[in-house]
Amino acid sequence: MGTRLALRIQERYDELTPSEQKLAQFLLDRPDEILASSATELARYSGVSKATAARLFRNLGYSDFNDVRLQAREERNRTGPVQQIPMPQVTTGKAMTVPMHLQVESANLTRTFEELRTDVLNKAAEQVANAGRVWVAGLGNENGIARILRILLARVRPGVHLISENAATWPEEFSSTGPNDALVTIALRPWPKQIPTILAFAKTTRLKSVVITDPTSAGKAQRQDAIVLNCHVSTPWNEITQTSILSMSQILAGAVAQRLGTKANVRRELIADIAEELEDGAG
Amino acid sequence: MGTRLALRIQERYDELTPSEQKLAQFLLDRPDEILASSATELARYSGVSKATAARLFRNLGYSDFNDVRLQAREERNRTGPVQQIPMPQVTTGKAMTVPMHLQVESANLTRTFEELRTDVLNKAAEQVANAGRVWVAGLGNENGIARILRILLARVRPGVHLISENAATWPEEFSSTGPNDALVTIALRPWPKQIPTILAFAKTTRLKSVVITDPTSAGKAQRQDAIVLNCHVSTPWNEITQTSILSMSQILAGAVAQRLGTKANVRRELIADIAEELEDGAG
DNA sequence: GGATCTATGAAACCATCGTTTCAGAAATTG
DNA sequence: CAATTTCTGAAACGATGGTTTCATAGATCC
Repeated sequence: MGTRLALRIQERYDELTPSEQKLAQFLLDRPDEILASSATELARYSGVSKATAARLFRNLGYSDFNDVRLQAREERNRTGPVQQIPMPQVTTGKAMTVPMHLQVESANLTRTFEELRTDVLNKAAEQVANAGRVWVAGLGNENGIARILRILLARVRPGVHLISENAATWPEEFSSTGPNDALVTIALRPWPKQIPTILAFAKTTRLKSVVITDPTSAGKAQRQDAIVLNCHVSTPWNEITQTSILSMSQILAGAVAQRLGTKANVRRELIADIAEELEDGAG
Repeated sequence: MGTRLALRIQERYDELTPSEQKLAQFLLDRPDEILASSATELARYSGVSKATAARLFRNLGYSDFNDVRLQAREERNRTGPVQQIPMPQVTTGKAMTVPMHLQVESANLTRTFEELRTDVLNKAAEQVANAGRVWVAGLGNENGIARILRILLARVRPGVHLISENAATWPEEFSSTGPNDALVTIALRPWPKQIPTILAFAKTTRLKSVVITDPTSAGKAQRQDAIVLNCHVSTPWNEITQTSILSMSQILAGAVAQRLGTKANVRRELIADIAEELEDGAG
């Protein structure tokens, strides 16, 4: 797909004067040169005068050269039609390379966020933002991410707690929850057996429930009346990647912050100050 | 691999004044912007004056801004037009959208792994694989990721320990380390004050040191004889993203596993079995 | 072949960019 | 708290870039 400048040139190419065509030709050949070079240089490269360059851009309908450059820059920044990144083949025993890793991660991120609906994210953010307290659950391998999510959320609102890994203490922890609270659960395949217990509890006590999970478990979560944030996590070697999970955690925290507006910012600055003090004290 | 400008910035980053760092930061985040924008614009984008911009380039050893731009252009021509995913503009007050989040994450991942050299990764993996014991350090906000990294590494080899956040207990912890051990540190900006202490210790006791960090701190780590795994972490709102850090942790763990070959696989299965048993017991 | 029209670059002109200077702000030191 | 140093942006200034004007060369039309 060509740039808008290229299209305009092609439309009007025969109406242009010979010198203008020389310059136009050059621009078609090296479209990226517009971003990097001045009009004077473009003119020199194609062997015409600065005046001709100025006239060309005007003739193509731009007000001036700056106009051209701005449009080119804008077009570069536009993401364009998102290119679907294919997940690499499952070639067993094949060594993992850096480019392959990148491709896998990109593919998972792209799939995850291209299918994430804004309204679902907002719904989840709203429940976390408005809850009295927020409980974060993540067992086993997901415990690390759960801790990070707790920190991310605690940065933008108070009252965020981690549910311990030890099932024995749950009754105690749950006893202080109420229907005004929210529960955010991170659970990937293989879906730990304790998760349904937690979700069932949340359902009966009318806790608002948000589950960050992978496609193979999304259905189970949905059935527990949870808001599901679905993350693609697969890799060609049979591990799973937590990258998209973390990224989802971050966008969730961001959405909560956005929803809380000033309050979140105040809290963030407060925490930054405290962190600074701790730094100074320890250093 | 980074541009020459980026390298110069990393070398001298801590010598720069705060405003200069702001601009330098911006240039590291959006290296291609140098080609497309004027120095005035670069200054405006990063919220400093034109004067500061002029000073920065001089301090970095260039004769003037034109010098910078010429070098950047030359480098672009040498490496060819890299398919760079552009980092979205800093539009203050603009709401964060899902596509934007995706773009930011993709841009960071792409930059991170396109400039990650296989030999550097392998060198790091080798040290972690061959070490007697492995110590993982991550303070403050990075503590969460450090825990995850510990788990990832512990899955493929024994003897992986987390260094506690409490500086008071370090002497005790360090006392059991030896020159055959490896230290993996995760530290992002703002570079916590305790990190240099840890790295200096590692250097004197001949610990093999691997540091996962961001471009603004890479220079500091390098100076401590550490192997540096550089991660791009910036976002248009002024937070940082940990996604690329996690992804780097995963590829490192993967590389270690690859290097250990069968041993790692055996251990992984062993752990999977144990996990299953725990599941059953608890469920 | 003269009159008219078009195309073109040189040069004048204006706008913007980049550097330097300078005075005040901020941090550091004694 | 004063002295000093460092940092910083506003403004002055010179350089470069971009546009417009204009004289001239070539093409076209009677």
